[in-house]
Amino acid sequence: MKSEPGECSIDDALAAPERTIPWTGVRNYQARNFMRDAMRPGDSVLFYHSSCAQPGIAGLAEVASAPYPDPTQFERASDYYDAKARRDAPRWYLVDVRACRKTRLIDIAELRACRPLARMQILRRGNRLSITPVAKSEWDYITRRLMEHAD
DNA sequence: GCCAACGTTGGC
DNA sequence: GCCAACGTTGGC
Repeated sequence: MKSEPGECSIDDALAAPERTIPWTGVRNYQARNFMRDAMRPGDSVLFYHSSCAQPGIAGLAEVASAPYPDPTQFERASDYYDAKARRDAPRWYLVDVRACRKTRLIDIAELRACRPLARMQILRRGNRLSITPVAKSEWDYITRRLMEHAD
């Protein structure tokens, strides 16, 4: 899951109550569908810093709630307000995410240099989706790498 | 349903 | 700031 550290970094997430933050603001249907239809409490998450000086994996987290309507879609003052969303027909759903720990930063260049991650969705040319599935083999490789090259 | 125009993302 | 890539919008 991508987050702009200027908005919410892994440190911000760790400092939040219960180390948990609602993943507000997703306004892309594919990304929404992952949260609404595919993610379940307890699922593991790679916390990725994007649109910043050093993009890359910055921490580990987990899904901490079932999906529910993103409250910001109804807030007129919010950047994420959606005039077409209705209380009885929400358009946007989110999950809560609990930060587990900060890791050393595995930057995008390092990720790209890892053969076993060659097919990782986040590394695909032109990828813009803020939420993408991670294969078990990719998760295992990354967490093993974090143990072997300690932070 | 097509598709051009436009807006956004995000690495560099 | 640039620009490729992609999603969305809206006229037809």
